[in-house]
Amino acid sequence: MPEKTAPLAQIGMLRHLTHAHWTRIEPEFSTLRHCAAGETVSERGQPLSQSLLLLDGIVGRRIRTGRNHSGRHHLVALQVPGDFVDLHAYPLKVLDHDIVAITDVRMAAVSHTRLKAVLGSHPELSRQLWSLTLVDAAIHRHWALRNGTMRALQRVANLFAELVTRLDEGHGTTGDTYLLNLTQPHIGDACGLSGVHVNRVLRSLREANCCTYAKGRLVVQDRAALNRIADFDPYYLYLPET
Amino acid sequence: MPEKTAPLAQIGMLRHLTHAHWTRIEPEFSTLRHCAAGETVSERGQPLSQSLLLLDGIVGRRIRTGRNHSGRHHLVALQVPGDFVDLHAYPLKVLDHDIVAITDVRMAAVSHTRLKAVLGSHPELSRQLWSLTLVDAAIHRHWALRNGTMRALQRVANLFAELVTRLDEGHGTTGDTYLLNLTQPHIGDACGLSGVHVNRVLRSLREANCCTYAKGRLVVQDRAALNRIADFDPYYLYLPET
DNA sequence: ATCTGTCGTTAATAATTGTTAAGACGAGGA
DNA sequence: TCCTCGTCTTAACAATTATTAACGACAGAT
Repeated sequence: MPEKTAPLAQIGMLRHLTHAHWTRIEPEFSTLRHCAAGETVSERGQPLSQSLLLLDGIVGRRIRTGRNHSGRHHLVALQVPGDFVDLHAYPLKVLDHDIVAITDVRMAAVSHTRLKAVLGSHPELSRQLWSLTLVDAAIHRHWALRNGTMRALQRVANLFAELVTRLDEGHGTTGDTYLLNLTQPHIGDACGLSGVHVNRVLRSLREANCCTYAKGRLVVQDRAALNRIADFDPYYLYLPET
Repeated sequence: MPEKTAPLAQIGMLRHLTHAHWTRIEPEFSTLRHCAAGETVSERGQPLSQSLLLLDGIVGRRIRTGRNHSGRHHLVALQVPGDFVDLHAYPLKVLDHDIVAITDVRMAAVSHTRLKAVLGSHPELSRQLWSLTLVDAAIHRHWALRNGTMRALQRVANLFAELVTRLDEGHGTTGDTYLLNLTQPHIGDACGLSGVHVNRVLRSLREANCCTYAKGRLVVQDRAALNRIADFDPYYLYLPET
């Protein structure tokens, strides 16, 4: 028998769900899962029987390229608290990418069996969960856009702008310090840059008094400047109107 | 009363639907829509009350960047016959990007009202449609990967490899000539390259006897070479097992 | 305590790609 | 017919970014 978790808060993108629907699905999350930074949460091709909701920390979607996937890593998405990390495994049964913990993370799990039982009689809840994955898709499109159209400085600034916006949305506050725990090579993997060039870009952002990234921690000194350098428009995030 | 269309074939990604579910939803497509190459099918922010299924031709998802969106265009996705172009508008109500016809296209429409009625009593069909949008999301992730990790030659080759695979999947055959109707700047918009550099890349592919792109038409001379140059692994397309 | 590996930093160099400009070509209109 | 427009093509040049290398700092392992 799985242990019962404490009630979960309706944070971040979960606010796309109406409160009534949230209270309907929240009790179905019956187990907690912890992963330490660097651990693999799930692997490409592995059949999944449950989906995970991220409560705390950051996870990344990673794809390995090259012959027999032995080459470089690349980060194609980052998830923040309130995101489902695995929800697409419910309809698709299997994922085409790895999921790795960037920071230490805490997640809540719901089995696909129970999900199916609930969704079968709640089409509107189905539609709301579907929406969550569609917002992820919109974010993926933006990552393609970022890597396709922006120069290095703007790319990194834009990634930071997106992440702080999404992290703020999770907490419901606006902060100025964020623990991302990404190494400079990680940022390069996400933005399509070499680690060396990420280092140059971070120095530029620091010298522009825009933001400082050190030891996995992002400190935003001038958010307006960050958004300007990033040409950041959060429309694609489909943030719930407050 | 909308005109009734002729029965639609279950092509391309629609084969993710079981035949039983397809026959359930197929009659709901009650109107046809045609667009000429270059026309805008729907615009960012415009509320949509129906979704479109692509029957013939190619459409692109386009995002404008820069202050007040007056800058460059970028293509973040291309859809081929058998794809829904608009299905995410059903849960999301509104799109964050424009949809433009690349070639002349023919589409079938289903109203969200009827979709809601059908899906409300068919949770398994809901899940299958959800899957279709999740495959699109996987393709988006691959586009981010392509623009982030690959050099120009590989990027264009990879885009071509993806498109011919998806177009073949639509027709159920393997061909060697494909009408894409993309200009060289279009390809640049999709791959994050300048039009001039696309021209250089196309010459390389031609001189390698790999494939020839001219007048909007792609002729694949050596598919193995194309897939090799592209480092192409179609796993992410979640092709239905045949 | 020492070794080992990863990360961060910087510089020098090389490769890739963007920009600008100009001419060729073809389609379609006056 | 001639003109115009958009696309394709190429060249020359400039800007961006990757690569390699070297070194210091640090953490974990033995």
